[in-house]
Amino acid sequence: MPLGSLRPSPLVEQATEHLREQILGGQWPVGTRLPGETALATSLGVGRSTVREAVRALAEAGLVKSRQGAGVFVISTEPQQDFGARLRRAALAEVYEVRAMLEVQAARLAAHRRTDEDVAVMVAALAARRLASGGDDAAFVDADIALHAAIVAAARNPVLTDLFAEFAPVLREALVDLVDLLALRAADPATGEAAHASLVSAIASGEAEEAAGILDAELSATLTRLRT
Amino acid sequence: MPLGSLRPSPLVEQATEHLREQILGGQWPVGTRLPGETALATSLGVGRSTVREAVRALAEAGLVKSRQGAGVFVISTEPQQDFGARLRRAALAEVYEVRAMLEVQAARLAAHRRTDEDVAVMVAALAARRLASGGDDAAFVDADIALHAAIVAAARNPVLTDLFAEFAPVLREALVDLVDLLALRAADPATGEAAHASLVSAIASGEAEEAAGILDAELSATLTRLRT
DNA sequence: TGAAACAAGTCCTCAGACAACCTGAGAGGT
DNA sequence: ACCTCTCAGGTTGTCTGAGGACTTGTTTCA
Repeated sequence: MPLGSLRPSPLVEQATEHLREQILGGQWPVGTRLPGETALATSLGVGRSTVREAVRALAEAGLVKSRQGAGVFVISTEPQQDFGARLRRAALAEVYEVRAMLEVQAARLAAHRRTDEDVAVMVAALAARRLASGGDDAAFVDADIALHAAIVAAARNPVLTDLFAEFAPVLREALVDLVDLLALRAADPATGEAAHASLVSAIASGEAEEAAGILDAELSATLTRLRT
Repeated sequence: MPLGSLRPSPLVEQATEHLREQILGGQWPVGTRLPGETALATSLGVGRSTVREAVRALAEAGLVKSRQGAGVFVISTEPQQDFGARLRRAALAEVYEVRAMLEVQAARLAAHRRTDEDVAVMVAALAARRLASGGDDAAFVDADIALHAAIVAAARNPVLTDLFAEFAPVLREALVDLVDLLALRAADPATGEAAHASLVSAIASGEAEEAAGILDAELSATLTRLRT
């Protein structure tokens, strides 16, 4: 698993998260008036417009409400936005990292729990992926994600399956744009297929660590490419 | 199309709703690049910072995503369904299993990425947990979850932190009822504390595998109790 | 043909200015 | 003593101009 700090993010997002933590953490109870924009700006070391955008994001999230002339007030200390929405605006590398940790463990479980039907679905998805490798990017990405979804489903945990379903659309959209850049196909089409094939067969034959290892290597490689 | 010359509501909100209607109405399909800030500003008859705040609100809502240098893109044209609600309906053992796989990996990452501040927070949470072990069940569960949340936060991946936050309330509610049944305290109060303490110290000193192992053992034990 | 350099367009951030508005304190009248 | 009015200070709302950082497509050159 490649490491390294994960975030040279825009200042507005840093400011937003900083303020969000203060509110969610309970440092500023409901009804509290936040420090003024200028005060926050100097305190955070950013400009006033940056603070304004951060406050605007928190207002949209339903955490604060600003009243002209009066100030900005905390109106809720609990997150209420959908997780999927937050996923969509997160950095791809962060999403991918979590996806990888989920899926590697899922493969390990799948090796123990997969039914014959699961195996059949995976094999079919594998064939579809091979077929789609000649098609356009979108079709290939769809087929790839379908295979991975089948693997996750074989872990036989509905929560896990649901969770992966939250990730899928975000991954799909991002990967369609990146499939060439990441050399998921062009570089060495055979390895990708070979890796996926041996992954499926490892799961089918119950070799948990083998499956986890293959998938970890595959996903980690893409993740490092994603970070460059 | 200049916005109202009168000002019934702040201009930013008017602009936000105007753009939101365009997106939800389907005029701008997923993938569309919005006009530039200056173009939108003149088209809406407002200033650039007003447009920026409106876009920031839509980004927080998960409808658009801005990429520096490239533009602002539509990433969703529909409001999302709630993953948290599905979590609440799922079986506890399934939720707990996914939680375990996430957190074990999180501990591994945390050992590499934790800052000094993270360590301080974890140590404080550890002390709070020890203190709460004498209190009532709810307080103890809260303290325990707070410690685990601190560990996840130390992995420095916002997606992961958000995801754990989705799990936290579900876990809390269930564990409060089960804390005695599961013998999380009564059976052997010392081991739980010792395990958590050594977990934190392993993360603090960067021993990733050690940390992952401790946490895996701890969570797996509870999970097996949960299944009986 | 392929890679490197360039240029235009875009978002990101800051600083300053002014307007619109709210709040609390004080003056003045009842 | 109480109420009302006025006003000063502080706050958010908005606009503008400037420069930096990044992406993308084109052009140039080997």
